[in-house]
This record gives sequence, structure tokens and C-alpha cells, in this order.
Amino acid sequence: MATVKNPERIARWFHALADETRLGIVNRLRAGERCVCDLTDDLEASQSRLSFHLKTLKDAGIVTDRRQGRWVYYALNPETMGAMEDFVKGLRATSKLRVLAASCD
Amino acid sequence: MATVKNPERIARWFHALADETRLGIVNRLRAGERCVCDLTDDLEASQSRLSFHLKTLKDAGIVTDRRQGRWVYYALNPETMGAMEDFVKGLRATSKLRVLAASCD
DNA sequence: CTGACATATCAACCGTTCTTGATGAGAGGA
DNA sequence: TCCTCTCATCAAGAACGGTTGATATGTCAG
Repeated sequence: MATVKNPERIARWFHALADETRLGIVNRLRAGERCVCDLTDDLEASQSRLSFHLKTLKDAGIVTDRRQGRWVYYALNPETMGAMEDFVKGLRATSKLRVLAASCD
Repeated sequence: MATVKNPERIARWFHALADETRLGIVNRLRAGERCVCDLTDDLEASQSRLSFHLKTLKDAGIVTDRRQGRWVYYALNPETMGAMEDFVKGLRATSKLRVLAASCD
């Protein structure tokens, strides 16, 4: 359960967050939904660049999108955030008990 | 505090984990310290390939290394794991209250 | 000192990802 | 219908990351 069950999926989460522009997007979304136009203003990124990064985040499952009229609203995906928290907790939990492997001999 | 204080550092954490080989390494290290030779065997990776990935993890602060005789032992870095957990928690905490921004009008 | 072993570094190659500018698609107002 | 607005997609080039094989560094044993 705390093991890496699906490495490919997890690697994509982290790849999605491994970019400062996308971290900026995610940081904005912490406060709730945003439409693309707001993000474009806030981050001073070109529209096509932002669209590219939003797609990357969406494909990784980090965010969800929702169309309302002409606007598309993006929000953090709570499910993925929960799963990611569990994964990171799994790393932290065991990182203190230093089982001296010492099998190299 | 829960804000993205240092985007470059955080992006490097995630970049370091955005690779299946490195996830495999980290997964092994959950059980405690390992020397490179063990990891090479476990992951069936060439020595230079593994060394490259370990350096990437080390530069990002995800792991620490310790030389003992001829062998070098790698372990997860508890400080970084803690900081990363805090960051991810910060994303999860707010992802449910959907403050309808709706300023696009 | 010499040789063997464990690990790190380097250079070259190749595939992927990011950026930019142009075009396309869907929605609403006149 | 036509125009405008919001956003997505595409193509081409630039930048970056991962793999490989060869070489370098450091440590121990004999």
C-alpha cells in the first residue's frame, strides 16, 4: 500500500511538478479554481505556453478542468493530491530508522 | 510558510523523482541505507547509469551519501522528506475548498 | 608498489520537452 | 450570420535529460 504500486503514474506526477512555471500554476490553484486568463495574467506567460503546461498538469492527473461558457476553470485534483501525500509520507516514515544494510562484504 | 518559498529547489526535488529508475532507488532506500553495489544488483542498471541517477538525487537533496571504506552508502534525507511532505500537504489542504474565483467577467 | 575493486566523471549520441508564433475550434454577443 | 473572445493544437527549432562506454579517482590487500 505504501509501496510504489505504479511507478509510471508516480513519475508523471513528479514530472508535472518539476517545472517552475507549473509550480507557479499549482501555487495559484491552492486558493481555488482559476480560469486560464487569470493565470496568464498572474504568471506573465504567453497563452500557448500556459496551455501547454496546463495540459501537462492535466495529463498527469494533477489538475482537473471544467468549461463554463467561454472560460475554462482549472483546479487541483484532490484525489491525486491525497495519493501523492500518502506516497511522500511513505518515504518520510521510514527514513529515520537506518537499518544498516552492510551486506557489502 | 506553506507557500512555495523556493520554487527552484522544489522543482529540483520533483525533477529528481520524475524518473522510474530513481523512483526504484528511492523505493529501495525506504528500508534504510544501501551501498551502490546492492542497488546496481537490485535494479539491474549499469554502474555508470546508477551513479548518474544517484548524483541527481543527491544534488536535489533527496539522498545523502556516506563513504565507508571502498563502499558508499546512500540514504534518504529526512529533512528533505519532511519539507516535501509539508509542501504536498499544503496542496491537499486547500484543494477541497473550491473558492469560486469567477473573476472572468 | 602493484593490482583489484567500488564508485565517479566525461564525452558523444539520441530522444524528449519546452518555447514561440501561427492556426483552429467552440462559445457568445450584435 | 459575422465578429470577437477564450482556449487548444500544431510545427519547427532550441534546450535539456538519460544512456553508453571509456577513463579517472580512491581504497584496500598482498
